[in-house]
Amino acid sequence: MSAKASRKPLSRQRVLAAAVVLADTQGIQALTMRRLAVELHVEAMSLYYHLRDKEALLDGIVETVIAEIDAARLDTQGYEDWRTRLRHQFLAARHVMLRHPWAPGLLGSRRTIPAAVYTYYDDIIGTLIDAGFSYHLAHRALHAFGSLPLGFTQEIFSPESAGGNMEDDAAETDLAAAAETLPHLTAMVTAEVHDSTDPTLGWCDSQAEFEFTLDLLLNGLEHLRG
Amino acid sequence: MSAKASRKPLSRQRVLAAAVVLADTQGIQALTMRRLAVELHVEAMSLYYHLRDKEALLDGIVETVIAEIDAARLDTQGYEDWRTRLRHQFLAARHVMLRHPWAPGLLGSRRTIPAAVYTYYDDIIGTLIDAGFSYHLAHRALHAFGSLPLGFTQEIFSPESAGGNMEDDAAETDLAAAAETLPHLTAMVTAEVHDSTDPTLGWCDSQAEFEFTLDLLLNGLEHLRG
DNA sequence: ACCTGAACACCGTTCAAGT
DNA sequence: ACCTGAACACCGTTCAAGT
Repeated sequence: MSAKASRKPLSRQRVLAAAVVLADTQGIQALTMRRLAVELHVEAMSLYYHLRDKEALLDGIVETVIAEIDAARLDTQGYEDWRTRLRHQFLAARHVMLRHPWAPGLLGSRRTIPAAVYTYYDDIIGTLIDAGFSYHLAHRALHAFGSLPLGFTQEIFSPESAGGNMEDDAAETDLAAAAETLPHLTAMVTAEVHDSTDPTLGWCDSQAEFEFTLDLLLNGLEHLRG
Repeated sequence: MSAKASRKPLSRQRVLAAAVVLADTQGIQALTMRRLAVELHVEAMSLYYHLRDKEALLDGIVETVIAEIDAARLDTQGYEDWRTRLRHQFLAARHVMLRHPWAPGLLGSRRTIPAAVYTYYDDIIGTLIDAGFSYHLAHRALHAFGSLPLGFTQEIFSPESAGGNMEDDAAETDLAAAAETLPHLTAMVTAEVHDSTDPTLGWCDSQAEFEFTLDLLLNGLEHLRG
């Protein structure tokens, strides 16, 4: 019954779970490879057997949180009205994010977006389309929601991070593959690119989205103003 | 005319300006004390004469950007309608932030907020109050604006960063001093704290703000839906 | 298959010392 | 007053080596 014998073998899942706990309790700046190794009673270099590098670790814990949100989303099926449905989804996401305050900021600074984020947004678009939204208004709505679905913004101010990775070689094959798993999202992108005046700049006109959101809020507030 | 003779003496301003340029061109992760020193043709340790530590450097460049936004704000005086006024202010801020894409994320992760941010928000509140808003609705409006005024959110998901620093010893004297320079902000806080059911938790009920913003957007979109 | 030790390049920072 | 050199603790990471 030595201390050595009590160690379970490491695994990607166990490392990621420990990383999330460490970030939750000590803050994201405390999440270093070496401190994480100490937490797992292992040498720092052992982590590299399960994760390629620290970027992979950060990608992993972001995916973990998104998976939590996705699990919570399943409980919100079965609301018929689009507003109450999205309301419950966003509040569920917020609830998860409150347990991982570092997650929105980390998600916003990541350059690769986990696949689960896309399915999450695909589901939102589906809800809007079913409620009679045009693809264009659904697109605008996504931008207007801003940080509400996942707690981070950033795309409003940095156009290149939103839809700018279309210049990759594999972009078209990605789109073809995405059409099956993300039907609403691909349909929306296709519809919007078709209408776009300058599709080479990506399909998001950030300035226009910004102003749409702005006016939506300003007009809504003007209406509430006594 | 040696290389040594061509060096102007360092100063806090010159260091901060170089830091902003470095962050703009190479990204915020490239902004290290040592690389910044190289850029200024100086040893890394020289920077510590002008700035206490790296935190002070980051605070400094955030303040620099906010000052840029504040300068742009002066051009938007003289719009009478509250909506066009705020519209121009937020668009001017966005314009500045687009030149410093790292700024919103950095601002959101800082724990000390530059004074200029408070005056910026005080001005917004003043605009709303002059337009007939109650302090309560103005407060809600600020939360609803979210990332639009400065490009970052974060307070929506992390309640403690918004108005939680009231437990400091100097909080009351701060408030007294703030009453002169930030009349609208202090009046709003006073009014809201008075109405608050549990003022010990801070004066922001994040859950309520979140739901207000959510419903404002959902109702606005419902109205636009054909 | 899974883990480790030694080593390297890079950080922020202190402190005594130079001009 | 302003800058530097040497040194320290800490970081991510490689690579050859252990079991």
